[in-house]
Amino acid sequence: MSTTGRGLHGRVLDTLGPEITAGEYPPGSVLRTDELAQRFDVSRSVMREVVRVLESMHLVESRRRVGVTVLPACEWNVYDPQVIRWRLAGADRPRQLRSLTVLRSAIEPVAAGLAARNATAEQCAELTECALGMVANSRGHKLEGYLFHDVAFHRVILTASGNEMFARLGDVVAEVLAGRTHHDVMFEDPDPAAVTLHVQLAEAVRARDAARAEELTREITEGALQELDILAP
Amino acid sequence: MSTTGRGLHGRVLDTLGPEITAGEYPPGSVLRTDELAQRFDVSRSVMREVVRVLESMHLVESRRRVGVTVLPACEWNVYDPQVIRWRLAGADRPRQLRSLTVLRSAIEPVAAGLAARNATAEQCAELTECALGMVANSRGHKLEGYLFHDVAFHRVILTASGNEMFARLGDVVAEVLAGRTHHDVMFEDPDPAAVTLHVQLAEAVRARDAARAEELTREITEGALQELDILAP
DNA sequence: ACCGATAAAAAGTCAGACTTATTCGTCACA
DNA sequence: TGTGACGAATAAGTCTGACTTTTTATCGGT
Repeated sequence: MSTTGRGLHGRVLDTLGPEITAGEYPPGSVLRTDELAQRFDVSRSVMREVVRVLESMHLVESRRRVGVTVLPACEWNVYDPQVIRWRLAGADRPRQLRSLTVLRSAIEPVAAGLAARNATAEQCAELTECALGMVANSRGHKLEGYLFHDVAFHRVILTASGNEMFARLGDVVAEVLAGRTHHDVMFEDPDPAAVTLHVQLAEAVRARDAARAEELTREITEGALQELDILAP
Repeated sequence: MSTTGRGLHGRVLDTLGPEITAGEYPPGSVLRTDELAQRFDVSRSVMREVVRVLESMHLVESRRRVGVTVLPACEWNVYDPQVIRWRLAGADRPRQLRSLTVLRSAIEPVAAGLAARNATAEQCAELTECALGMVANSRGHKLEGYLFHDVAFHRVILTASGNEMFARLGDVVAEVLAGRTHHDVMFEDPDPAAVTLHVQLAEAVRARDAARAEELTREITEGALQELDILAP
């Protein structure tokens, strides 16, 4: 699921970007555009465009007479979906997953509260549909089906909140949930308690009970955090 | 305080970027690299680099034989500091400010709770220092001094949380606070209650009282939200 | 009305020449 | 010996023009 896709530019970016986020070049390292162009066997024009994009992500800084300097991780645009994907694919995946799960635990309860106030009838319907889909796939090792509905559920919540900043975290949540299912251990069926919470949350939103929606989501994200603690204590 | 700064590339970006985020080109509009290059009187190389950066922000999409298509706002990387700055400088500043304040209300309480657990002794000291600075500037129309310490205070909280996703929101919070002081109405001195809350928060973090820190921060952000409701009901 | 060949359009890529800013080393001077 | 100014080296920045590739629209044939 690589977004960058076509073009020489994209292919170079998909190699160099992950290398940087993986920390292969320590902060302060200096790269030269010409050398990079040679290494990737592309023209300087293409290489310059790549560097410009990396610069806009604050992964590097380009200065005359000095070269392309790799910036420390604290400078990176860690909310850039591309950067998130690169880091999730790299070595510090666990730390990244942890950061994002904590972020979820802050955002989603508030988003759910807002969703309970703002969700349209259609969104409420989607929500219950997703919850039912989760129930239907909660037993018998149908993990993929479960994941699909789980992702859709949280996307609807975030969108229905009516806050664009929340809505745009849908992809991040999708990555985190997918990561849990695919990479990390999850041999057995999902926790029945979590499934129930989702069903109740759908009900709470439909009933316009903001406080309850918020509390239920807090329990869901709390579960996600505990899951991480069990995996890496 | 424009970050992009030097170079033809940066100047073009600082013109075209805000135009797009301001909605001057409706979603689906098609721009042509050559025409843009003519308009800004730069070479195609420079223009291509600008387009590439805009593309990495998901503001536009470049396709062969079609041109550079402006994407709908729901696709934009709204967490990109550059995009945030452009939007805050544009027409839908109020909506943006509202979104960001809601975001704060979700993030900061959790961050404060974590800060109470993780803050170093040094960070605790900085916190009280900032709080004292706020007190000292809370009367007599010393708004700039107050803002300075307010921004520093919230930065320390976010950093001390130990979560990089939270820490990187420091700039966003700074923009929001600065916006409130500079653009929006704030003739009088800041609310004394808010000042007190900050002092208490510094104490709570030093005392490692996570629950109290979280609750106090919730009151602070709640106040920020109410302020917005008063300004634009 | 449908389908395939063809032509046009715009981005993508490349190569090379030239410009400009920055840094570093050197040399003269205090 | 230290310091500051000057100059050379360097790597990014910019421009130009030619060529390639992909996609779309048009046109002609069935």
